[in-house]
Amino acid sequence: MAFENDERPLYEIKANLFKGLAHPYRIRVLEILAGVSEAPVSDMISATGLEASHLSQHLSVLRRYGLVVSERRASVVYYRLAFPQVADLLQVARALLSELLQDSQRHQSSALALPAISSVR
Amino acid sequence: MAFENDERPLYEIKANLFKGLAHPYRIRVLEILAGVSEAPVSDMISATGLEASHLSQHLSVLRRYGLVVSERRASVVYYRLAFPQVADLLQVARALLSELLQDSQRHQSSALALPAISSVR
DNA sequence: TTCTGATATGATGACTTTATAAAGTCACTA
DNA sequence: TAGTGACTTTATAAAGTCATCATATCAGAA
Repeated sequence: MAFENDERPLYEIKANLFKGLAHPYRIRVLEILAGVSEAPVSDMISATGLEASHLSQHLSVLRRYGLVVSERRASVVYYRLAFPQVADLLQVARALLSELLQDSQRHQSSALALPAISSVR
Repeated sequence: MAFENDERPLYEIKANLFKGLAHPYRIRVLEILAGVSEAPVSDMISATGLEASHLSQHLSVLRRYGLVVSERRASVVYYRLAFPQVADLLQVARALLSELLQDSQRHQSSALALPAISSVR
């Protein structure tokens, strides 16, 4: 009753998907891409304010997890969401968050949904 | 055009939500809880095969991020999802994953959705 | 070919998360 | 009140993630 061998790796894969989403800049990038058909890296640099190499690393994480795809046309690289469902996921997360936040206000335990009071900058 | 001060912390909060989901055991726990109204820790220990203290740490992460709530009745502690939307999120993730996996099979780039080939145990 | 702009990759230090073991708390019973 | 079962917290080493800087690649201009 404890292990279903077939199921176990799936938890890992699922957790990895969320790992891909577990950084503010990556969320930012995905939300930018959710609103357009595609975007060149240069646009994302100016939209996020990130240094090119830093952004590039996050983009490579997103590529590795299969959340975005890129295409080079001339010297410009364009990115877009690999699947429209990625946008769905962000939207469901948004809905959940607004619940979470409302709830935390109601209960004035305003630290909810934050990583632990001490680690919020 | 680069920063919207009001929006920025939201990316952080959203990323934190995904961080809470970014571990196989926590996904496992949430899926267990998604299927019942509540579950005692002892059930989750046997369902996951985890050592009590290890499970407890993951439960505390989930509590900290506001994804689950616990209640002690006599000497048993019961957990349940803090919001039904948590189950929605998992379900959307599942749908996205099945797309991702199908797609990666079609393109025989079977490493998709995995953390980077080298870090898969 | 060499230069340049646009990205990507690699290396490194700072920091955070995870897994394991040991100690602690809480509620109940003998 | 001592003991026990059910958890939780603390401590710590190992592994992983992030930000920064230097270097590399790629495509078009000179």
